[in-house]
Amino acid sequence: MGADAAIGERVAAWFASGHRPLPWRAPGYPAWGVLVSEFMLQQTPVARVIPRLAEWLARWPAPADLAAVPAGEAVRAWDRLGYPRRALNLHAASVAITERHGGIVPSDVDALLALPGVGPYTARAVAAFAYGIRVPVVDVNVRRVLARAVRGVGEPGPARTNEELAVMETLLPADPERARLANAGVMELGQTVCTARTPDCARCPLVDHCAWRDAGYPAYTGPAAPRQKPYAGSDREVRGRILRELRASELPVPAARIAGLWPDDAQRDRSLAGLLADGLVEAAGDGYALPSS
DNA sequence: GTCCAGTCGG
DNA sequence: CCGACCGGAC
Repeated sequence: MGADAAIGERVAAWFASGHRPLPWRAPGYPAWGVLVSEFMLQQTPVARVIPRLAEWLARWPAPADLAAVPAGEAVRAWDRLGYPRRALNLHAASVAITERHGGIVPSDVDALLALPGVGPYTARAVAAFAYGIRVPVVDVNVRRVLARAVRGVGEPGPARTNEELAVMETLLPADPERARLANAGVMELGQTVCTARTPDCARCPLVDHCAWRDAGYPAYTGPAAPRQKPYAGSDREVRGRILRELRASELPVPAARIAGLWPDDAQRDRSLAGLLADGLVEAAGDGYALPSS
C-alpha cells in the first residue's frame, strides 16, 4: 500500500469509529435531502444549515414538490442562509430533475454537473454520499488536509481542482464503502481536527503520516489566498437588504419603499439592477417582488 | 477582521 | 485564472 492509500484507510477507520451525527449522514437519508444539504452547505457552516434543512425537506419532500412552486417561494424559504442564488439554482435544479430525470436525483457525476448550481464539489458529494459511488470529493477541508498531509505545506493556496481531485482519488480505498468513509472522514478531519487556524495534531489519525508535521510545520510561503472584501457597505449588503424586504412581503414592494432601504442612489440602483439581472427579483407593477415563476 | 462541505461569468 | 456573491459566528 502506498503512502496515500495508507492515509485513506487510516482516515476511513478514524471516521468509522465515531463522528458527529449529521442528519445527511443518516442511513437511508434520501438523495434529494443530500442534494439540498449540499446546496445549503456551499459556503455556509454546518451549524447554520441543520435547522433549515429539516424545514425545507418537510415542505418539499421530493424534487417535484419544489419544482411545482414558483422560484420566489424557494428564495423566500431560503431566508438568511446567504447567497440566495443558491435557492434559485436549487429550484431550477429541481425542475431539471423533474423534467429530465423522472423526479429522481441523478447519480452520474456528469448528469449532476449539468444541473444549475452544481459544481465539482457538489456533484461528487451527491454521487459519493447519496449513492455510495467511489469518486473523490474535494472541498475546502479536504484541500487543507491534502496540502498538509500529502504536500507538506500549511495552507492549500489557490484552487487546483483537477490536480486535487486526482490526489484524493489516489488515496481512496478500492472498496466503495471504505471510499465513502474516507471521503467523509477527510472532510470531517479538516473541519474538526486539521482546522485552518489551530490544528489539533494530538487528536489526528494521520499524526505519523503527515508531510507537514514531518517537515516541522513550515510556515506557508505560497501564493496568498485571495482576500475577502468587507461585507459592510458592499453591494452584497445592499442586495441582502432589498431581498430581505421582498421576502418579508407577500405583495410587491413599492419602488418608493425600496428607495428608502439604502441612501446611496447609484449603489442602490446598481444592486437592484443586479438582482433583476440575476432573476432574484422581478418588476411587479410600480414595485418589485420575488420571482413568480 | 476571518472563515465557512462553492459556483459562476467574465 | 479571478472577483462577485450573503450572512452569521468566532
